[in-house]
Amino acid sequence: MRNDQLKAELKKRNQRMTAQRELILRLFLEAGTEHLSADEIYHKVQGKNFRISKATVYRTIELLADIRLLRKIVFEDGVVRYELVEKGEHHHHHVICSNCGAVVEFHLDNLEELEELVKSRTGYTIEDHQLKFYGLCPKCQNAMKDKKSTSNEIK
Amino acid sequence: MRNDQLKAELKKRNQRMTAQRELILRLFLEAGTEHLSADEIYHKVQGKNFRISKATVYRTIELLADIRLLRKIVFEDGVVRYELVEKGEHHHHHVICSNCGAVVEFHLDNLEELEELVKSRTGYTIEDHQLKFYGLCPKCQNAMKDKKSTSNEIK
DNA sequence: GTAAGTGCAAAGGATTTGCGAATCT
DNA sequence: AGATTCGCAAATCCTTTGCACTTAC
Repeated sequence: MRNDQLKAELKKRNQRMTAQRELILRLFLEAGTEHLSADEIYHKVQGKNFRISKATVYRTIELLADIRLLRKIVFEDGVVRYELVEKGEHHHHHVICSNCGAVVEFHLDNLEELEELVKSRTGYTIEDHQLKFYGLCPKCQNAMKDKKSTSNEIK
Repeated sequence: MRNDQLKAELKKRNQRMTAQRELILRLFLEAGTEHLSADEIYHKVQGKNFRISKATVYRTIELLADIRLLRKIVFEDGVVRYELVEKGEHHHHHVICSNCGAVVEFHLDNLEELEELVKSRTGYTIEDHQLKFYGLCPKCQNAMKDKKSTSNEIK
């Protein structure tokens, strides 16, 4: 299905379906909810006894993002990542641990109405929004607690 | 005031107040609502007949962010920027033009209650959140319209 | 057959790091 | 004086680009 969408869009642009493009799209489909960086894709490919150059990885994810099969996401750690765009799905947002970077998703619908408000207040046409929460995941909360009780070290 | 906060925190850490640190903090105070990258800070300094190396700019903004005088912000263009943290101020969010990158701020308070919800659903302790809207600014909307009416070119 | 896509290696750009010189206390 | 900070240049890391070779259509 996603594959057909890709093929159709490529045809429209006079571009070609290649094994590399198919594989990278598949990796995102398999990754499900994961957010992958170019480097992670590159390494996942190595495991599939198939070689794709880094340049192609970069070119391909850019293509997939252009077609809107992928969405670019940058957390405050500055690493560029991509995730599958779930068509017609409820918007999901990210909860990120500021200590270890663990990411959890959070579903929330009623932000769409906010887009209207933003539109009327700013004059921008709003196409998308991203909401991110930063804090400590349960694991890191415990780790901090332990540290505090066993020593007086700061930092 | 912000200056004193910086001095106090530095003392606590056995670190020193220097002209470089003072100037960079001042630039952020003067910039007001602007979001500045390391490079922008670096160039602003040149205009002040004072020389600060890029390394120091990077080290200083990291320090200021550590102390929580600055907040790191990364828009989807991947450029790392920083903004002043306004203590106790209403949360503001960003509306970003996906064509030209123009950023407008948008004030909104009632998202704090959401943090509670996230906390109970995920187990994370939430310290901060960031909401970003992506769309076309009025200028780019017009530019697109003009383009369409004068030619049939796509893209 | 021919335009589009790929791999490779080089180029770019942003950020970090090592180190001797300068500066604050 | 002694520790911290700075500037500089080199090193890293991530991403993009030029070009000859390969492949999809």
